[in-house]
Amino acid sequence: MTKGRVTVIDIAKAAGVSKSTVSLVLQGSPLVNEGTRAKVNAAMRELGYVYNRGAANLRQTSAKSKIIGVVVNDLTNSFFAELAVGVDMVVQSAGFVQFLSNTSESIDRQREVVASMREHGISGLIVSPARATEAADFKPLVAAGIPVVVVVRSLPGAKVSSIVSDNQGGTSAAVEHLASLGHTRIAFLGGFPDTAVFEERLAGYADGMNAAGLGFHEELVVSSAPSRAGGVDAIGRAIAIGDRPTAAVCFNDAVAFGVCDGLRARRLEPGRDFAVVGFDDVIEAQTAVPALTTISVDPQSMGRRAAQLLLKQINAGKAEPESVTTAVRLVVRESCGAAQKNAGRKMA
Amino acid sequence: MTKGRVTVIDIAKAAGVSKSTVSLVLQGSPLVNEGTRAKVNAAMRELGYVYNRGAANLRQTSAKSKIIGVVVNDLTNSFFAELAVGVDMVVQSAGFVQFLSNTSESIDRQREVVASMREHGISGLIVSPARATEAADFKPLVAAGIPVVVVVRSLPGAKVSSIVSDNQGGTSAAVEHLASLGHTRIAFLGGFPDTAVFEERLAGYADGMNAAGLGFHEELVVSSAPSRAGGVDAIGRAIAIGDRPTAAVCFNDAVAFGVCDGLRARRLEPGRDFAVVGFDDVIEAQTAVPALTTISVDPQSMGRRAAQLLLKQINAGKAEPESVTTAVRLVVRESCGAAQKNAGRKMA
DNA sequence: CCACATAATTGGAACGTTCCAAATATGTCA
DNA sequence: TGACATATTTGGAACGTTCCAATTATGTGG
Repeated sequence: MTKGRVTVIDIAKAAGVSKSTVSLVLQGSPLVNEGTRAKVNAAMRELGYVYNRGAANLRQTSAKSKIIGVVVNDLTNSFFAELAVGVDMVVQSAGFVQFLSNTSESIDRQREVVASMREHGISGLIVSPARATEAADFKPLVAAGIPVVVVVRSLPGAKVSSIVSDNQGGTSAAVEHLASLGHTRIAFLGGFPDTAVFEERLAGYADGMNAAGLGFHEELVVSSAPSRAGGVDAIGRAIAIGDRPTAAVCFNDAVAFGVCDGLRARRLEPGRDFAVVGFDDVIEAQTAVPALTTISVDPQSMGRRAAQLLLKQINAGKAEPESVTTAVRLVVRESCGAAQKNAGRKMA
Repeated sequence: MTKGRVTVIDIAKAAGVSKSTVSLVLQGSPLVNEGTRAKVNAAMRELGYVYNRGAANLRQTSAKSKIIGVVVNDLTNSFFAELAVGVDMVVQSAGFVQFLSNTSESIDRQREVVASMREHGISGLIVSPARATEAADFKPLVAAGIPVVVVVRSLPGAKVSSIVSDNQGGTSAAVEHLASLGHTRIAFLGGFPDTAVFEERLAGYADGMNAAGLGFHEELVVSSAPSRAGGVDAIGRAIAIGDRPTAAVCFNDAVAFGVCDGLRARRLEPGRDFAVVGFDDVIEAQTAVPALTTISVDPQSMGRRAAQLLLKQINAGKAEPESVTTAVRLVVRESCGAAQKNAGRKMA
């Protein structure tokens, strides 16, 4: 019975037509008679036919596989899960399917999954590069005519499209907000210093401090892992310094949550005794207690934009690398203290 | 320059050997002379060769693509992201790569992505089925000899392997714990009643209530969406009933967090004024305030086990469907009130 | 130097699909 | 009816790989 798989030829035989006709049906060609089409479709259902995309791609040089690859560096961070969901939304309505892979920040793993995706003939790639990724790493892909869109982390020097959020503008706005609430000792907490994102956010922080006339003070920036645990660590070190800060803008929301944990462990209530601002606006930010004031980047819409850009390039056949930075906005909630009954007064 | 892609034949020409020899090199055959192998490899690097897996799979009927598919129903839930990470760990060390897709609980989307994965010749599938999935839905897969492992949600009647956590035992233990703290009015909050998981967890709750001599009371179970918002909703309705409950076991951690939010909105402190127990032990459970007492299922290790089972079946060629339920354990933290200085006394 | 084993290489013939040019059926008009 | 347009169908010939059987090079013992 089930000897070998069922091919177009089997279908053709069963439906009493030629394999060419079956192929036409497969592609939904208008050339084929309705009656014939029905017969063929019936035969396919009957025999349990499965399309062999490999064989098809083999023939048509322009290997359009209708799959787009997404590679992220940390799937446990819900920011990236959200991003993938955003990508999926637009990719799906364009009739593509998304294959997602995780690199866990390993450059070797990244090479493996990208190679594997390429072997399977993806028609485009959206990637949030692992830490040590080099600009030349995606060269072969684009040389082969496969559009690549880099998200979240920029890859200076690479000739690929990229979508990053306005990191500098974001932290700058956060500082401005805290300064307007009367804070003068504002720290920058968390993040690994060797990343482009860190540099940008720190630069925005410095801009904001200077613009507010507070100046940039080295001792107020405390780096750490960009995680909740890292945040606990960072606030611990920040609070130990002589002229203790009264507010902090954090590298991201995960760090901000850690900072809140660390504050409470020291009997300080975030939002009342110490102002904290995050970055990303992850989904938990609005329901946390206190609700987190943060820079909203909306990973879903970022994913959508990335997907749109990628699809545009896929359809255009060959597209210029283009580089967009998505706007961010400050979402004021409770953790900065501004939402207190009597807003605007100085805290701590 | 880049006219068409570079094939084994191009490599053969460049290295001065036949395509057959190149093929042997590709497969790491011991038959080929070391010098020749080196020449061929050099030519491949030189010309930027990419292996065409499609063509290869076409020839070898036993389409072993070295990719395994993972399909989840809600990527925004970090439980599933963690699960995928667990799968990736073992899959990776076995030399496979994982392609992950999200269905967002849509049965149609699930059909699409599974079909697409099948067309690309995955060698195995791990799936957390969307809500309306029927037992027969994966029949064709297994008929084609592709191992399938169902996780999280069981699919009664399907002839596939499955790994689910001991839902019934979990909620039963939770109730027992709450009863031992002196609670008598214990509610069951959240979850959609039309799922197998809900039934199992509710059954465990009922078991626990009966075992504690408290009996099962219809009005104490309040269903809702299995999300944070659903939890807020559920606690609102639970607290409105006449003989108000003093504790609750929740459908999952997301619901439990929502319940905490809802309690606080009513000036009740979770862990002090009301005991709450979650289910899943998501990563945020231990760092939340108060830390969540919950049933730990450890999605990562569940993912690892699923992957191990799948790999076993792939290697065995054909394996019997096997059904394992993973043990769960109660993790006592703060939200149940037991961690108070004077533990064991009755609350509220 | 022959017979023979062993090592290394090689030319087709598949695999399941799509494309092309060509063939056949069907309809229309004078 | 013949000539022609239009609708539908159809055999090959690719695509890039692997496998098989067969070939050639290399070594060994007598």
